[in-house]
Parts: sequence; C-alpha cells; structure tokens
Amino acid sequence: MSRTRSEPPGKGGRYHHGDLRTALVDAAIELIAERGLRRFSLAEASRRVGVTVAAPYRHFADRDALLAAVAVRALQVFAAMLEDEAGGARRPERRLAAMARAYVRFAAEQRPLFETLYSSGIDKRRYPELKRAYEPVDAFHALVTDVCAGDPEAADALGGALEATAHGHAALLVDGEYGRGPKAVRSAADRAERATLALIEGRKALQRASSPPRRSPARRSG
Amino acid sequence: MSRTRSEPPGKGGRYHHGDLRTALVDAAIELIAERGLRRFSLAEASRRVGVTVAAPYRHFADRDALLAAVAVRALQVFAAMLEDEAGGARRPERRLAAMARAYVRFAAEQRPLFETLYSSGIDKRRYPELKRAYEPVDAFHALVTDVCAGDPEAADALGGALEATAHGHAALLVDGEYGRGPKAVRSAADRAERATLALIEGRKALQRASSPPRRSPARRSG
DNA sequence: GTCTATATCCCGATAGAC
DNA sequence: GTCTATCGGGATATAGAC
Repeated sequence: MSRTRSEPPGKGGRYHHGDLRTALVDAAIELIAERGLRRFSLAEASRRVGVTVAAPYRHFADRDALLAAVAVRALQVFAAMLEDEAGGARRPERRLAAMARAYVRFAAEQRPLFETLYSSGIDKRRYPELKRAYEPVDAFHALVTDVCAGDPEAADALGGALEATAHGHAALLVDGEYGRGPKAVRSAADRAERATLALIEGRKALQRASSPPRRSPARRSG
Repeated sequence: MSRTRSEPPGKGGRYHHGDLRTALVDAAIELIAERGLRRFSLAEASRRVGVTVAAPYRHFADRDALLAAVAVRALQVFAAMLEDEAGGARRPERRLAAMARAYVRFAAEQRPLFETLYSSGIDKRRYPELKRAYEPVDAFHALVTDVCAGDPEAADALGGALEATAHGHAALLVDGEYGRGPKAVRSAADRAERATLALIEGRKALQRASSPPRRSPARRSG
C-alpha cells in the first residue's frame, strides 16, 4: 500500500531495491501488527519485501536495530498525534488532558508501534537516533512548566505524575485490562484525561512529604 | 538454592526429576533475570535443570505455558509484597499509598516476574490458572471501596486511576525512564505514593465530565 | 507417566561471490 | 547491495526406553 517495490525478484532474479531500509521498517510494522512483537522475524520481513534474509544486514546491524528504527517511527507518529489532539485546546490544562487522551489513543490505534516502543526489550541507550527522536515529546514538558509557572520542582513532580498516569492507562489498555473493543479505548482515554485534570488540580499534594525522609530523623509532622 | 534436584544426569544417565515442573519455573525465572525475557529459551532452561529439550513438554504445552506458570508465581509474590508493605498502615488512604510503593518495588526487585506478567506477550485469557491468581490482588479494590464508602462509581473511577498510576510508575521505571540505580527506585516509589495520595484527595475531580459526551449534543458548560 | 533420542523446520548471523 | 552458502541454536513433534 504505502511501500515502493520495484519488481519482485522472481526466482533467482537479481534486483536492487529502491529503499530497502524503509521497506523493511514498513514490513516490520505490518508483521508486528499481524503476529505480535514476539513472533516477528527478520527473515519473514525480508521475504515480504522480496529480498533474501541476508540483505537486511546491509542496513541494520541486527534484528534489534530494525526494531529501533521502528521505535523511531513510533515516536514520530506519537508526536504527530500529540500535537494533533492537543491543538484544539487553548488552556495548558486542557492541552495536557488532550495529550493524555492522545497517549491512550496512540497505544490503541498504533499498537505495534506502542509495543515496539515499550515492550520490545531493545536497549534504548544503544541507539542515539532513538534518543533524538524523543525531543518532539518535550512540548509536553513545556506545557507542564507553563502550568507550574516559576516552580521547577513542582513542574518535575507534576510532569512525572502525568506521564506515568497516561502511560499506565495506555499500558493496561493494551494489556487487555479494560477489555478489548473501541468502548474500552474510549473508557481508558476518558479515565486518563480525568486523572490528568485531577492531578493538575491537586498538584500541591504531589510535593508534600508522604513518607519519612531516608536520612535525617526529621521532626516534621508525619 | 531453592531447587530440589536429586542428582545430575551426567552423560547418558537416566533419572527422574523430583519436580520438573517447579524446577523449570525456577530456572526460567533465573534465566529471564540473567538474559531478559526476549532471550529466554525453553531449551536453555531444560539444559540448566538437566533434562533434554523434549522433557518440558510433559508439563507445559509450549514455551508460553511455562511463561504463564511464571506469571502465576509472579502474582503470588506480588500479592505477598502488597500485603507486607500495606500491613503497617492503618488508614485506608495510607494503605493504598503503601500499595503503590509496593507496586513499584515489585517491579524493581522482581523485574523478571514483573516483565513476565506485563511484557511477555502471553495471552492471559488462555490460562485460567492465571485468571485465578489475580484474586489476591482484590484486597486493593476492597480498600478503594472503603475509601469511597457507599459510592461504587466513585470507587471504580478512583480504583482505575490508582492502578494505572502505580502501573505507569512501575513500567516507566523498569523501562529506564527514571534511570537505573536504587535512587531511581526510591524516587519512583515516592512519586507513585504521592500521586496516589493526591488522587485520593482529589478524587471528586475524577468523576467530573471532562469532555463532551459521545452521543447527545449535551448543553452543559464546557 | 516421565524422560531420552532424534529429526524437521525456522531463525539470526557471517563470509564470500557477483 | 544483494545473493548463495553455511553454521549454530531454538521450538516442536514423535518414537521408544524404563
């Protein structure tokens, strides 16, 4: 559909692929969608684009490197969805709530991408391109800073809570915790949005000491 | 350490394992801890226990079935940690906060179990024993109901938010989002606990309509 | 009923020819 | 850049020893 394939190699035919790298990423996403991350194989992806199993190694060091490329794609799509969904809202609180919805929707509508990003077991530290791809998501942190105007510690606390909450809803949804159909998706998105608004509203509580500090005997009430 | 092994089979030696099923589960957990979920193999587990690769199939239908057994073990450990950590607190709010800490600690200290439970890709619907193993965790829901005395809808909303938030912190921690060392674990546990308390405190906001309803034109403000 | 032995097929990865 | 050939390993299935 979206792949550019010049001509299938037939049997014993020799041919150069237009953009094997991209084609492999596309095929990988298709395959992961069909069979799940665990049953995805480099060999099958190669077959699907019409090259031998050795060909991918000119473009990717190994199977993980291909998955890392899929993860980069995932982050691009994710960033686009975030921007798209949050674009309609004016106040930062609403924008953050919309982002939480987008987070959940991304997980549901782009499940192979979401899974590759968070459950593929690739070591993200090993792929600098992947690190770079995270930057567009920083719009989120800018909004949080905005909401917590002038208090970086508050922004840190709130940002962490919002991220974790959105991620939790998305992950549990994909895990099947809320059921499967589109109803489950809407429900999870609603819950994520409300939890986001609730956390923003009650953000002061995020910075209160909630357990005794680790070192000093600390004489505060608690 | 905790495994009962009668006598290594040596070469060509023939022997019956005391409890191959349990031994395989133990070996699987060890292996997942050492190599990660993705590189875990039934063959290597078999080798480690001292049986041939075909032996496990007397006890498990396939690789996934063994992972499901690991998941059951995971839920037992998880339930024990929840109970243990929440035992010290009296008020239900504190108990729930302690549970959030336990959730994060479980993910960090029992990473192979946590990963098997949430990232192994096994279809939980296919393993009734796994469904049954979830029951001990229901102490959590009882507490939430307690906090929201008399309002089942509120309990549902709050319970979902708390679960997602705890899970989100745990998942992002395991994912490396907060760094790696023990400092990251404490930090994540603190954040999860505070978010829990904040959500309990601001739970009314979880039930407010936060986006226009799906069907009717709805003339309410917003 | 539990395990061994064995065989098939698929996958990941590498080396060298074109 | 891609193919051919090849190696090692893992998932399964089956037959047979005890």
